[in-house]
Amino acid sequence: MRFSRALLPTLKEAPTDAHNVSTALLLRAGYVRRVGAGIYEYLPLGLKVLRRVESIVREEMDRAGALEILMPAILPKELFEETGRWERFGDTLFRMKDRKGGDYHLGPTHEEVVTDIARREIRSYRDLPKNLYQVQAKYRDEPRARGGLLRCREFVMKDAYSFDADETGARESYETMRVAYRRIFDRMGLNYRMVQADSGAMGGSTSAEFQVLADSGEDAIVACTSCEYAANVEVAETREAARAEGGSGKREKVLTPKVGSIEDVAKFLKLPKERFLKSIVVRGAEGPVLVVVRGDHEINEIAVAKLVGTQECELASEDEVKKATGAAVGFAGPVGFAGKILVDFDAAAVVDGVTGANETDHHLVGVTFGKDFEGQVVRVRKVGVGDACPKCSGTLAEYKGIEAGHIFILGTHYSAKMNASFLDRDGVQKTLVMGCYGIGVSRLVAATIEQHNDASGIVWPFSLAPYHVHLCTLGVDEAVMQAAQKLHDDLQAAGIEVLWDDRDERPGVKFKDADLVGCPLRVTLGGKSWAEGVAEVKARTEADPKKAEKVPVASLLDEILAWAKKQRAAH
RNA sequence: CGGGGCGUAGCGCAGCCUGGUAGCGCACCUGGUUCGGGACCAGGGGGCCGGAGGUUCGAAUCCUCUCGCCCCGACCA
Repeated sequence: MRFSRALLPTLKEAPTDAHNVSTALLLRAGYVRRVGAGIYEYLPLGLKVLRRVESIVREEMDRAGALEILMPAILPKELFEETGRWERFGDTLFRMKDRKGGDYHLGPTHEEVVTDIARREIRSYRDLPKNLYQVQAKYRDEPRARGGLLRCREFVMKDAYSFDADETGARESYETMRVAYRRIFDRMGLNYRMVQADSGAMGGSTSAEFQVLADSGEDAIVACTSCEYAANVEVAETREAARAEGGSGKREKVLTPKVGSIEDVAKFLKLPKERFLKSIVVRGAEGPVLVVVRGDHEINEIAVAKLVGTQECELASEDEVKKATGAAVGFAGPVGFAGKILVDFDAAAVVDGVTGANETDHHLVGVTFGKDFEGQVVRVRKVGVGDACPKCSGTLAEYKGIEAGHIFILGTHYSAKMNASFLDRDGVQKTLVMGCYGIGVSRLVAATIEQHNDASGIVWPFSLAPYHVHLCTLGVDEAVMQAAQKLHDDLQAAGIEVLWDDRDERPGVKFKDADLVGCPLRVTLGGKSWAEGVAEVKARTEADPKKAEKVPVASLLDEILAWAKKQRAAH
């Protein structure tokens, strides 16, 4: 492609509303343009990258035996009504009416639609298993679409749905997808982690997120530095601590006037925070629950919500605390607490701890689990950097991630509600067991840039680059132009895509644009080196502008082909 | 939805407080000089100042309403 004929409007300055690296670079380098909040146009280069992601995804889904279909984006409300999501999705659903007043919406995800296909078309165990997928625009009226392409109201997603005869089959389908996803993310050259995740309110049992590591990510994850273990902090585990034994000291009540917070009490009593039993009253489905963690730990709200049977973890109000403990906020403790008590493993390991006395301005010292109080010992604290890996002897580190894929087993959550069943070998009617597997295709375009960029622009991995080679000709010398044309044609014929900057621009302009656009290899033809019979070749990953390699024009084609072959092999 | 901010040329901004014929830089067009990391000179085109209503002789500027966008928070199968 000749630059002079392309639609490649690069900008020196990015629009001010681009607040993350990927959006700013996509706008500056002429890949996308914003149309509305969370709504973008893909210009030619943007579309090319999107297609690269799509085709890797398609190849691996097909390889894994999945079947591509295309479902409608406009859906009548009846399907979502069957599962209650017409209501449950609330304002996130883009709703509309047709001319007759009928209710419709744009599809935010397609479990109902695909389950509808399955219940009509799958009747026998002989039809199983099946995995159906599509690559399609999804619509969600996010309360706040932020982060440019990372979080859009219209976005491209690959969603796949597996149907199996039983749980064992579903597990196999899930495994197949796990392997396919690994291949997909590996091929895209991304630094990512497959992490254990909260399977959400939609009734999943097993699930894993594919998190692209980037400091700008919204998700916090922990990963072991020496083994494969990785988890979203929402569900992260750490090794269980040994239970406390005995406790030497006697339990004693001490006066701690007006010092409710751990920080203050620790200072007041001159004891380390690790000796404290932080006690927090939360609203449970069946009344107040006391959550006890070690003084230097934070409670994990998602874990707590699950354990106390509520949607969200809600702290008790001052009045509720008073009622439950008989003391002001800051003086709650497990000793003598009447309701349910959840004790974190590490809190249960504290010997002779300090905790609220359930009496305003008083704390208890010498408190030990088992001796002074009981409770359900579980993991209810946030796990973070430096904690012990639950799977090996290593320690955990923290990362920020961008969720780019999520796979999980759904079970019969949708199929049961929608009556999607089949006849098994014995003629017995059974409910289909489902799994679902998403990849944020358009999000991946942005996520890749979040991870692969430098001060000058985008640094595409070979497999996702819009063009493999960015050919810059300097000057308008006829011999140079002819050599460039030939190189362009030969490379294209060999399957290497070339963006040829044939504009009558100064070298600086061309180099700046080449860096911004981010193609993996830059080849410079013409100018000073032309007289020496050489071209200059520089990988985009090489930051030093002086470090271009001189290659004789005669062997240029072979050199580039060899480079491309090596790149292909790596992805 | 709560709090804050911004809408002026394709992009980045000034002008608004204190009303009086709309400006700068980049980009774009013409000509010339340049030519290895976003050149220079000269000339030029491009705006219903987000929209509606009001005040006024006169509104980008003041008032009211409205729409859009951004940030923080809530939210995110």
